[in-house]
Amino acid sequence: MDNSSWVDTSLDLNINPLRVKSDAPVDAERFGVPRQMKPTFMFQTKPSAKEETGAIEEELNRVSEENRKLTEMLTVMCENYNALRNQLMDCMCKHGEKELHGPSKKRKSASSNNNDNNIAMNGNSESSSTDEELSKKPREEVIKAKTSRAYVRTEAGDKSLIVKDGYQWRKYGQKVTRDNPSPRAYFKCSFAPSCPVKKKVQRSIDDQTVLVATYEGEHNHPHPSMEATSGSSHGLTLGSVPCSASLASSGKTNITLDLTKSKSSNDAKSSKPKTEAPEVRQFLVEQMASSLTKDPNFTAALAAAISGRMLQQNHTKW
DNA sequence: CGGATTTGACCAGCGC
DNA sequence: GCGCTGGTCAAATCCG
Repeated sequence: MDNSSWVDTSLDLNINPLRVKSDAPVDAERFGVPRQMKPTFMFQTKPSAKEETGAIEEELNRVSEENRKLTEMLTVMCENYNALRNQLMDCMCKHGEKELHGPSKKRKSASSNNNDNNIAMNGNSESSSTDEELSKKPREEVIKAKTSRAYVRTEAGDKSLIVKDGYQWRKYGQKVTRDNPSPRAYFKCSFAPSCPVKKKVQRSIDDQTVLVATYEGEHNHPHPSMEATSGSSHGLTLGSVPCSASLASSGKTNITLDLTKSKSSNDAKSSKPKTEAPEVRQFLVEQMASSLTKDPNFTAALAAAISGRMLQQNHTKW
């Protein structure tokens, strides 16, 4: 991930794009519009300097307040996400240990139990592994090797079947399956020789930009980057809270959220768990970004912000 | 040169 | 029993 492409998450959502007139002077500089452009607009209507200053201050306060609220909302969202994730991990730990052992005889178990420990990070109902699989298989076969599934959105042009989750994988096979024209790649965890975890990665049949990664088994070693980075402060420390979210939407525009710039006085910050591997963070961040894009409220707010911004910029040119 | 990836061959489960 | 299919193996190839 390229830090240089990150933007302030305080999106400056201008929910009311019609207010461009008064917003423009305030936001122009913040959005990188050269200073010298401002006077041509600012003094167009020739209001008194006092009035104008007051209006600007008022507007600034309003925008700041909006930013603050949005930041709080995001924080709450992240906390909720964390809580759910921790619960999921607990459940997986409790149930997984018993189920893992014993050689998983292929085909009897693999496809039937994808659902029980599903990690559907997209927040979307696409988490359901194909329903026909479930209906075919008897219920008693559901419990076998621990499996989970993750969905990762990639750029449209990206044809690789690489899901970065922080672990080290060795590809040992690739196959084109019947129900999906895109090939399925098979990976084994290569970080520890004895690690039994396998991973299958295949593009979603519905959305070719989405990679479906199916994990089987449990790692019998600590997270590689967890070891490497434990106690260190390199990179971003956001724990499992995504302080930055990178979203490659439709392969063209990168919409990036950077929560690291949220208010330092934020109480939630101190309670956040620390130090998770950057790769894992990125993985989680991608999941969150994916979720956000599917949230109509978020997209509506984003659209409003963008249109507001465009109107502002148009206005500054006049 | 060693490790990772590719890819065709092979194996085993399942349905008919 | 046979064919189809998913999963794995291993030789060949690639790459740093």
